[in-house]
Amino acid sequence: MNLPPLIQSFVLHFGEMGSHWGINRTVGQIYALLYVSDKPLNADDIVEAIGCSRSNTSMALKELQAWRLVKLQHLPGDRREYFSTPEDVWAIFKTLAEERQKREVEPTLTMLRGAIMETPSGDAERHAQARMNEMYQLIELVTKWFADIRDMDVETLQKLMKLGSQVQKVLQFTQSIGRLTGRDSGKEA
Amino acid sequence: MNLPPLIQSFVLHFGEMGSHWGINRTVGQIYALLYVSDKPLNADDIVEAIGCSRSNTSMALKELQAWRLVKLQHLPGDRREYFSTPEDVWAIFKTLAEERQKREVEPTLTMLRGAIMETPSGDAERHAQARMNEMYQLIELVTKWFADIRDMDVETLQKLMKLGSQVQKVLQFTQSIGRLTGRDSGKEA
DNA sequence: TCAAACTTTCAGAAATTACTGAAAACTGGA
DNA sequence: TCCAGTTTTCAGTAATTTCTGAAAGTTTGA
Repeated sequence: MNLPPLIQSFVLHFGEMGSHWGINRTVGQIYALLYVSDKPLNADDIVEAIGCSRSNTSMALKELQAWRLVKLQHLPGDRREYFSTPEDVWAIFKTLAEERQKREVEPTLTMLRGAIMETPSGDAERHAQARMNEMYQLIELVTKWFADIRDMDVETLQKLMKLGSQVQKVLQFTQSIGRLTGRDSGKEA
Repeated sequence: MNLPPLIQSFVLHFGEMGSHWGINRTVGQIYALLYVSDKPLNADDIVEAIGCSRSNTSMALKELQAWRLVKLQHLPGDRREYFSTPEDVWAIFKTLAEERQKREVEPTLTMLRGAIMETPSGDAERHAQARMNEMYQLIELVTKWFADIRDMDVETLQKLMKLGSQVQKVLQFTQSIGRLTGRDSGKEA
């Protein structure tokens, strides 16, 4: 690896983090490198910077593309492929959330639905189904909500987050207004 | 493995999911088993149900305890240790969020702070620092917000989530009220 | 203090995952 | 069409992680 220490520690950290996240080290490192780079990089730039093999780089880039985390572009008069990350950190965050939703949450919900549908034979299975249903409800609520806020514009989202738990007060306030004017402030009860 | 199909598919699914999450298969399986079980289980019950070795079970339970995801208890007149998961799925969710925060987010923030403090030598490093700073700001905002909502009571949290993106309207509404009465509705601009 | 009932540790085996180099497969001009 | 430049595939190897059995450790009650 041949990088300024500042960038190297960032790249190495993301490599390590990858392991804790089921992402292989090289993929993490390459993503980190592209994230901080001030220009798009080609595969050989990456090999040079990270110190891994050309084929490993190719695999890792394919993985990152499958996650929609890197953009592929061509530079005029250069046949090589150049890679970069989106500028907007919020967009990156949203992409990550969407992909994890698709790859991990959806299959889990499908499995849970299947299990909840089965006819239980005995108390143990009845209890298990009830537990699975609790989990199902929680995941569905949280992911619907995530999808909702994911589609907000960044401005509103930041405003909401900065408001933090004070949003409670706003809600209570609005609900009393709702009661006064006879309108319901939420989708459901 | 010796379990009703209903429960077995749940247990196996969590084993697989574990891999995508940097958690080993046995740990995932044992957690799933305890989650759906209608009574606390001891290590031998788990060995019997999952079909792994006694020592592996011991390791996995230690890991789950470190994550505060299982409770250890003793049954009267029985020297063995019995394990169970908390009843409340929201509590589980919160624990998970807290532990990931502590293990993954905190170290990342520390690394970023360190890198941002360094004196850059050249444009590339200056750019890298700017990018790291963007990431730092995002992570800090999101995690502060998470900490905030984590501490809400479940009732309020569910209300908020069901409201979804409609919270925007509430915010806009409240902000115009704020303007009219000359008060600011948020912590910051 | 001993023994029985459990739990934990740990070194090595097994399984899985990551990585490499060489070869194959593209791709866009000449 | 061919060729030079480039990317991808893949079989084998290396590294890492997981799992096991045996042994050591712990705890409780007699």
